[in-house]
Amino acid sequence: MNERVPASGRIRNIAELARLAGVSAGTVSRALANSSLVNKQTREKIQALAREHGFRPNQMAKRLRIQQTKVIGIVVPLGHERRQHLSDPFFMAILGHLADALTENGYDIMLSRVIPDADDWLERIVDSGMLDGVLLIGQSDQFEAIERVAAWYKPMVVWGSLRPGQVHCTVGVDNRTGGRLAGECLIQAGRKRLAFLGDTLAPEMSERFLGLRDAAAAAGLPEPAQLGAHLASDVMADEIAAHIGRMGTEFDGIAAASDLIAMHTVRALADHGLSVPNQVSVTGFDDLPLAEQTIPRLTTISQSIPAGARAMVQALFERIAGADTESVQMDPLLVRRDTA
Amino acid sequence: MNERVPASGRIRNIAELARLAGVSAGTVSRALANSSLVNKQTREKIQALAREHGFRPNQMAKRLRIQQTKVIGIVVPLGHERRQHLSDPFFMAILGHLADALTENGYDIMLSRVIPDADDWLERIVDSGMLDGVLLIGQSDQFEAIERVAAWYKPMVVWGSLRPGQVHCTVGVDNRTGGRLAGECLIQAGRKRLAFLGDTLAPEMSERFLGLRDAAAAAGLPEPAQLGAHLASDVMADEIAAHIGRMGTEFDGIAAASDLIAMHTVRALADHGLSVPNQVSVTGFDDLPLAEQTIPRLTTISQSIPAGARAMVQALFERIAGADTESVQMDPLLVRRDTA
DNA sequence: GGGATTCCTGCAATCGATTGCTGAAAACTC
DNA sequence: GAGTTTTCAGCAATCGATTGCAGGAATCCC
Repeated sequence: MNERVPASGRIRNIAELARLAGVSAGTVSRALANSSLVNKQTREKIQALAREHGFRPNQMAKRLRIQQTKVIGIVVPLGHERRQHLSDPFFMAILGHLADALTENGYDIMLSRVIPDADDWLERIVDSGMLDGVLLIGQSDQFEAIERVAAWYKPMVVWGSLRPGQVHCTVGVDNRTGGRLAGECLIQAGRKRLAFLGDTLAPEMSERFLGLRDAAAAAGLPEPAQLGAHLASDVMADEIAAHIGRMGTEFDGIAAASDLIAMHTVRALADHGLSVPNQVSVTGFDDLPLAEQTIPRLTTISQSIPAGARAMVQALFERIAGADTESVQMDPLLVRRDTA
Repeated sequence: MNERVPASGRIRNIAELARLAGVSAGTVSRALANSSLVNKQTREKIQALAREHGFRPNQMAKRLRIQQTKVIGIVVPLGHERRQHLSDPFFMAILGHLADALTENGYDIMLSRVIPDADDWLERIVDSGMLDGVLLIGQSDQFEAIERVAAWYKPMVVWGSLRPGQVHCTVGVDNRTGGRLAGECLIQAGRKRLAFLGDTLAPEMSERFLGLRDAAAAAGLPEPAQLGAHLASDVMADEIAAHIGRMGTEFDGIAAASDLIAMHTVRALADHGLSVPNQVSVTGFDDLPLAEQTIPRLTTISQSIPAGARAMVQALFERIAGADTESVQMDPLLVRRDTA
């Protein structure tokens, strides 16, 4: 716009820009915030100068002063599952929706994958002063730690199961009902020898198993077996293959703890010459996008991940604003496809 | 430990703890950093006091002072693909490995999903003062913007294609060779009417198509068709189904731009009564974990995501330390499974 | 023209830590 | 016991912004 080049290097802070503009730092700060407290002409001059030099105020300093970070932490506790990592498809699916909702509201996202070795892992995150709020994906086996922190730290919402009397705010599906739906579906398909495939250390998972047991009991069937399978995908495939190899045709109805486990199960069964759903029925849990894309397509319990993510973010915002929110328990839905 | 309860509420900062301990703020800071500059007894007393009150120093203030954030930004530019979101499985797969490598080195991760509406989107991220470095996943159609920033901002590494003479440091696979491998595989399977399925706006993708063309030309086949398909999973399925419906048996060899597209393609073909690989051969690209779990399992081009993630993180650390790093181009590998 | 408003701008405190410098007290040397 | 060295705590500056308050200049009103 004008030809005198100030020749200086990059502008590092508001004070340098102020010197260049011949005003005080305070005025620059206000000008960049487009405050009507500063004269329109000076304001525009300063803004132009900032643009010209590619200057942007330091967010760290701003946030320290403002006492608001506009950052939400998304945390996956991996207490019972040290080898799982962020590539878990359920986590990824919900993360996508959370990210959409948060970025639309001007928040940034800080990601932590935590292996709770120290017992104050959650305190450490929450107390770091870097976060306006925390979203926890899954309770893992850290129920106590979560309760402890929730007692004094409000802006936190957890994806997981609702237990009577708990302090922390959860959003999730009624896992027990979900497990029951899966069981009923298997039973309707004429299956009588049921098994649950997946670890039950996390409350969500154990409730799914309980639901399956409810269904079996209601139908007068023997108690379903519970077969452990880690969620870490690198060992999971082998574990499942081993289970299937060992059990042969001992079970004819398998309720998997997740879609991923179900996918591996179907594949392992196929490798053993067992056809799904002709000889064995399988149900998943989650209804991930990929459940519809496998061949055969998975029959599964839908968690409505987009709705869940929206509910989490909304509850979190209300809590940041100081409100107290109730937990949300959504209804699971049986999606009948090809595997049961 | 002792029964006099100081009764005060939460300790908010180092100064309050200092008053409580009867020392100065500087001493507290040093004590909590376990500096040998403070007497062992005072040090331990202060640490005990901090533990007792659950005090943890504010990271924002620390980072402002230290001028180091220990935060790496992971950014997905979605220039050509407004509806894609973070749940893209390739992104998720690499994110998992990046997160592992970064957290092991004491870095936190800030996630941004950016739709480049303003043309200074990358400047804004890089200049925010919140990040020690940036990892970009995919070049999208933002090659120019990336080059512009790379000219002055060193600590940035990009997943994508290497173009001759480019400034920014990329890590990626040789996409053209990858495309050629896919083509050769289809041709070896006796396919003669080839098509590429996927958008070619991003350089990675267009090079894959060029590789396929190379293979066709070398075999004396006509130029393969290029069929657009968005990467956003919600519209992708429909688009692919429409393509398959329209083209019928016009093509017998399909090189998909990604595993996800390949999965949808196989399913759409099955819906139209076309058997893979008997009537049509299909190849994927990426070799995601799920490529091995589908039925039939995907024949695909492996990108070695874990190795790629490690290379990105290593290059980034070197750049943060001030070194200049070369781009890394890994060799793609054909993984023959069941679809071609 | 005098008094009351309005409009801007600058000063300086503040957010919460870290760290170089200074110097008092303790420990050591001879 | 005087002089030297070591140990350790405090002071105050600093990182880079934001913002309440004060007050000078300009405008308005009668």
